[in-house]
Amino acid sequence: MERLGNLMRTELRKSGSDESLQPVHLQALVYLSKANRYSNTPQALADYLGLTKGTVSQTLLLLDRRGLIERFEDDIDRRVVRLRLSASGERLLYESQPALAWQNATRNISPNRIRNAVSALREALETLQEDNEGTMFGDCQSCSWSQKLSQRIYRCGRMGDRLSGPETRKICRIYQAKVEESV
Amino acid sequence: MERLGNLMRTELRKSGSDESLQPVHLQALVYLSKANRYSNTPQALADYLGLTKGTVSQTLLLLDRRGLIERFEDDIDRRVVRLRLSASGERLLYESQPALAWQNATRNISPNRIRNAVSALREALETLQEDNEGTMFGDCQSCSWSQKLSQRIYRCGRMGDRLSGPETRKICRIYQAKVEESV
DNA sequence: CTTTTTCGTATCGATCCGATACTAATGGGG
DNA sequence: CCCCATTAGTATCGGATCGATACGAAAAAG
Repeated sequence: MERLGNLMRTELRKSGSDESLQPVHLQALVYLSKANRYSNTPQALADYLGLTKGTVSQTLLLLDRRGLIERFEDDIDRRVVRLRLSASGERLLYESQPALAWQNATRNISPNRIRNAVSALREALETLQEDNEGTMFGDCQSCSWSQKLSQRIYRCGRMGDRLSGPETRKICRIYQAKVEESV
Repeated sequence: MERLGNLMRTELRKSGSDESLQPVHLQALVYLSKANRYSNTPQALADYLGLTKGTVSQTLLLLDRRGLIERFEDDIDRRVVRLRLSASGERLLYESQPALAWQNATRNISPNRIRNAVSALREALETLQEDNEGTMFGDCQSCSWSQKLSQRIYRCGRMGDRLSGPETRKICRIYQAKVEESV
């Protein structure tokens, strides 16, 4: 596992160096490309990366100067800043394709084994997040707040919003694992 | 997977901050604690971490000043420097126990599922290392150079040395995956 | 005995990162 | 309504990582 972590970071460093970006910048872009409406803020990104908000603020400043992200105020709470990838940010991510290396790496493994491994890792991730008593991250699929309204429409019981199908597959910071009782 | 990588790094950062060490320092210590006789050099560590040798050289300088590692010349090739953990380095590693978090995270998963997941990940890791055309790392167990001489004694066909049982489970930089033909 | 290659170190500049202090907005008491 | 606490984000400073480059020394090649 440690070796995998190193390789992932090496990979990030390499693909980032083409654009003279640091690993953390690419990580931020990847996160923003997958964060849902509750999770596209500087604070959420800081929790996700395990960095302080001050540090992340500078990272975002740089990404903004580069034109890779856009920032705009929230309508309701005017303290929070909403983030999203700009067109060029999406293009950059698409061209560097961090996920591609993984697809290649697993090309010789049967889909069934991959599914099993992924589910085991997901469990480990859940336990690890609990132990770290930090913010939990996950998607609606295994979140106890998620409610299915119809074939395609879901609802977050915590926030009260209706969510489209694609949005239920994004990363959320108010994720709460099923199974366990919700506090 | 990306989330796991982040959490690992966050974990490293946290346990390192107690001793005011950076994540990369702990990674270096962990590596050195598991590197075999062919792999305990600055260059090997640089390949492992995906950093340049100059960068690693400074990291080692710091660890040396802290008394966490020991450096000494190689007897045969007097250019290379051999590295090993000092007593206090081992103690530090033992106390921070980076592996402990993983053991806890997998406590609720059946050993069988873990075995399957590990083997799938190992395959992915192998393919990933091949794609990256960098140095391969692995242990004798699945290395094509390894020869079993007796119940407990192994031999590296590449270097011609006899290796003890424990040493065959360490990380080696001249690893060559089985299955595929050796070039 | 040259020339080249390889292992490691030294120095410099860019930049990440945490700590601290700060502003602004929200929310909760009384 | 006012004061205080909390939260989101920014600004600034110093320490330290990291890559690039240059360098020295030993080994290998020719």
